[in-house]
Amino acid sequence: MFSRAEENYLKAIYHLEQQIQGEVSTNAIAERMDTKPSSVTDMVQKLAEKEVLSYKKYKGTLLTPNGRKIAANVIRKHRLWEVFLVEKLNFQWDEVHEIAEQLEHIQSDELVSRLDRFLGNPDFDPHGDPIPDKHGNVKRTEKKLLSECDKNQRGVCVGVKETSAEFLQYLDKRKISIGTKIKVLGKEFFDGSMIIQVGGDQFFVSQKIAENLYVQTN
Amino acid sequence: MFSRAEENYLKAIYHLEQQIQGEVSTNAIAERMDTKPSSVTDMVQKLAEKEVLSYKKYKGTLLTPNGRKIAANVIRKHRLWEVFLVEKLNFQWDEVHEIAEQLEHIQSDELVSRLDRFLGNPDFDPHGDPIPDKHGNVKRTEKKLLSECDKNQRGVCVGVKETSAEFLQYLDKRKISIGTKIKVLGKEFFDGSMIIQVGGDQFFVSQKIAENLYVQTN
DNA sequence: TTTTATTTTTAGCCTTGTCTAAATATAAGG
DNA sequence: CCTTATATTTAGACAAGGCTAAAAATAAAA
Repeated sequence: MFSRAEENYLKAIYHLEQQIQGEVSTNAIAERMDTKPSSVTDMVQKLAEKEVLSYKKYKGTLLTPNGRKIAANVIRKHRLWEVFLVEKLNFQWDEVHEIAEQLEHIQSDELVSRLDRFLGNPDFDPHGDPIPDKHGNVKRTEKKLLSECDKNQRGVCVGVKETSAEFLQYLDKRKISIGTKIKVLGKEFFDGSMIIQVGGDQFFVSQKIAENLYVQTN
Repeated sequence: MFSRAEENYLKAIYHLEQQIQGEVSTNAIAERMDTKPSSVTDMVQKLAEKEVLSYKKYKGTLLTPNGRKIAANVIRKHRLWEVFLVEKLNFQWDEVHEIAEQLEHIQSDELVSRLDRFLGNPDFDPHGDPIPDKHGNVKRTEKKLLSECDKNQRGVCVGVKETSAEFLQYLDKRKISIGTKIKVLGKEFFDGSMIIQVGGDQFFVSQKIAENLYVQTN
């Protein structure tokens, strides 16, 4: 069993590994966890003992397959709870992180599996991030900003970057939400604006909008 | 803010106060929490400092109104989550305690209030225990066993004592669940069996059944 | 290649919540 | 009322996780 603190370290290292693509430094972990490097050293040594990560003094750490699986499971729970909070309790997308941060540590495989079913086995959380499956595998389909899409490209809305009430309301009005299919009909290089198709409608979006909407292309 | 451990002590003392009806002894707390009396002394002194309970050496403790409110709030969360687990995730009545024991410590008033609404503002948990309101007030309507009811008395099913699958299935078959209204039509003193009315049906229940079903009378 | 700057680790201390063993109150029995 | 039994508290220790300050490695610059 892993303590709350240990789970949080594993999760942080998991995320940093993906960002940095390689060994994760002590300082990087300390910064992300908002603790001191000395505390990180201690914990990382303990986790190396438990064989969930490999650690060489002064060289950084990498999760072992087992450590990666544990981290992915915490993230799975975090994202499933986020879906619950938004879909069932009608929280806004940007209000759920802190609460999910607590809920992700509840220990019960049965609970997770039932929650997953209750939510309809979602693939993405309300921010558009993929939910790892029970084995820790993630559908790794790069999400990108709508503004990075080319003309005629199709994608599925999987999340937002900015989460202001105004922006969410704008999306509501345009009937854009998680899972909405979007096709880029045209792109104006001068101001970065686009014409997109959503369902039967097609309309204009400014660069500001396009830069804050994540889509998953295939 | 109160730590998980502190919340658990407050909850335990709250329950003991109700059972014992008076000052709660150090040993009683230790037994209920499965810790040593010396640990209890330490914690109780700390909680007295925080003015959530009053404590006189060698004399036992009593919650202050503030302490009682905090305890009731933890219990409120526990019972709301139990309702969620049973009603929404289809857990059995007897499978939910451990998980609720974890969920009760999640900190977010907004979450609790939304959960409450999502569940339809329930008054009782799946075991028939009353759910305190947000101010810590409990509808104190003594629940009693069906077997303790007199002839012609009416009551509402609020829970069970035994939670075996067989018993729950029996209740299912007889369409008895939380909220079901029951009227005692007759009582046989020789073997403790009863004839009761449930909805349109009336049928016979053995003493064993009547001794494991809680009803709330008014 | 030295010297300086940065990163990382070590050493020692703190808090929380627990424990054991010993000391002290209170309660019970003769 | 005195003695034994039980309940409770104190004292000292420990593990988890964190911090500070100082030491040691590594990296960067001269």
